[in-house]
Amino acid sequence: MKNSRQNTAAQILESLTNDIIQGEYSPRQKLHIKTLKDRYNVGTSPLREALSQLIAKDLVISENQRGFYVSDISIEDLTDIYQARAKIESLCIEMAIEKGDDFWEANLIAASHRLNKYSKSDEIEMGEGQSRHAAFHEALVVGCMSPRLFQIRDSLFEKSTRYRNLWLRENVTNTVALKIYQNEHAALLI
Amino acid sequence: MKNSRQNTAAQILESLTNDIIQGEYSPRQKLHIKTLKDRYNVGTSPLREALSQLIAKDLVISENQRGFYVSDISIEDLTDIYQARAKIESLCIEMAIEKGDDFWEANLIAASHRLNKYSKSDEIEMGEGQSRHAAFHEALVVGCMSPRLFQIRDSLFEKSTRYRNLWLRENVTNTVALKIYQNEHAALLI
DNA sequence: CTATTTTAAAATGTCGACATTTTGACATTA
DNA sequence: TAATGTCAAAATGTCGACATTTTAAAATAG
Repeated sequence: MKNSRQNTAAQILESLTNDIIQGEYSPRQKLHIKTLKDRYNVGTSPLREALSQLIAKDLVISENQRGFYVSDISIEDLTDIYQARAKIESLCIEMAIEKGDDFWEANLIAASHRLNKYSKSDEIEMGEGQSRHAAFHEALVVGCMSPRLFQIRDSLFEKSTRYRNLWLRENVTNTVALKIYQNEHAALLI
Repeated sequence: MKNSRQNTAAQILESLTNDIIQGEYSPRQKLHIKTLKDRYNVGTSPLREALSQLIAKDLVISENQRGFYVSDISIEDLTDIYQARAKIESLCIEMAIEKGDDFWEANLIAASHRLNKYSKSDEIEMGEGQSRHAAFHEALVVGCMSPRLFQIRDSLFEKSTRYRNLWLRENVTNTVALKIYQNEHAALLI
C-alpha cells in the first residue's frame, strides 16, 4: 500500500505541526525547502502545501523569495495567548452550564470521578494526572455546544502547548548544560 | 514589473478568498484545478498552495484524490458563527473597557462622532452607514489589546460575511427570477 | 430491464527541471 | 578601515509532464 487514505501533504502537515508544537524547531528558525525535503522524504509540492497551511495557522511565516521561517515568540504573545485561552475557556464553561445537555452532564461526572480517583492513588506515572485534568476540562468545555468556539479553544491550546514545550526545552538544555559543566569541573578537580 | 512584492500564491489566495466570501462560488461547489488555473491564469503550485491555506481557514475542504470543494453551509453553522461572534465581540468590549488606553478612548469618541453625524444626514448613499457602524465597532473592540482575540473576531466576521452574501445572492436571484417570471407572465397576457 | 463489469476519459497529486532572486564572499574604491 | 560593487553559489517559486486514481459511459450478463 502507498497511502493509507491520506495524501503526502496531509501527512507532512501532521509531522511538521507536531515538530513545531513539540519545540523541535526553534522560533525564527529558517525552514529550508531542501533540508525539509530530505528530512521528511517528500517532494516540493506537498511540502509547500503543508507549509502553506501552517502559515494560515500562524505557526510559520513566509517572506516572498526568502523562504519559510518558524513563527517567532514573545512575552506579549505568550501572555496574550494564555489570557485569550482563559477567557475563551471560561466563556465555554459559562455556555456549557447554560446549554449543556444530559449526555454532557453524565460525561462530565464520569471525567470528574476519574480525576478524583487519580488524586488519591499516586502509583500511576506522572503525566497521567495532567492528561486526566485535560480530559476533565475538555468534558467540561465541550458542553458549550459550539463547534467554532471549541475549535478556537483547540487552536489556542495548541499554541500555548508550543510555548510550554519551548520553555521546557530551554530548561532541560540548561539543566543538561549545567550537568556537563559540573562534570567538567569535577574532572578538573581530580 | 512582474511581482509587486507578492508572490503568485498570495495573490491568488486573496482573489479566491474574496470570491468565496462574496459568494461567487456556491457551497459544496467543486473547484476544478484546471478551471481555476484558466480563470486566474496561474500554474498548479501556487494555486494548490492558496487552496491549502483556504483549507486551514475552513473555507475549502479537500478529499484525497477527489479534489477541492467550497465549504458547505448549514443553519447550525450559521447560528454557531453568529453566536460565537457575539460572544467574542462582547468579550472584547468587556476587556476594552477594562484595558483600553487613552488613545483607544480618543479614537472611539471620534468614531462615535462620525457615526452620530451620519445618522442625522440621510443624503449619503446606503452602505456608508453600515461601513461607519462597522468602523465604530472596530474602534470599540480594538481596545481589548489582544491581537489573538481580534484575529479570532476577524475570522468569524469573515465567515459571517460569507453567509450574509450568500443569503443576499439567494434573495437577489430570487427577486430577479420573480421579475422574469412576472415579465413572462405579463407578456403572455398581452 | 436492472445490475455488474469493462473501458476510456478526465482529474488529481507528485515529481523534477528551470528561470529568477537572494545571499555571502571577494575585490575595488574612497 | 569602511563602504560599495561584482559575481558565483545557493535557494526560492513556478511550470509542465507523468503516473495513479476517480468518474462516467458503454458493454455484458443475469
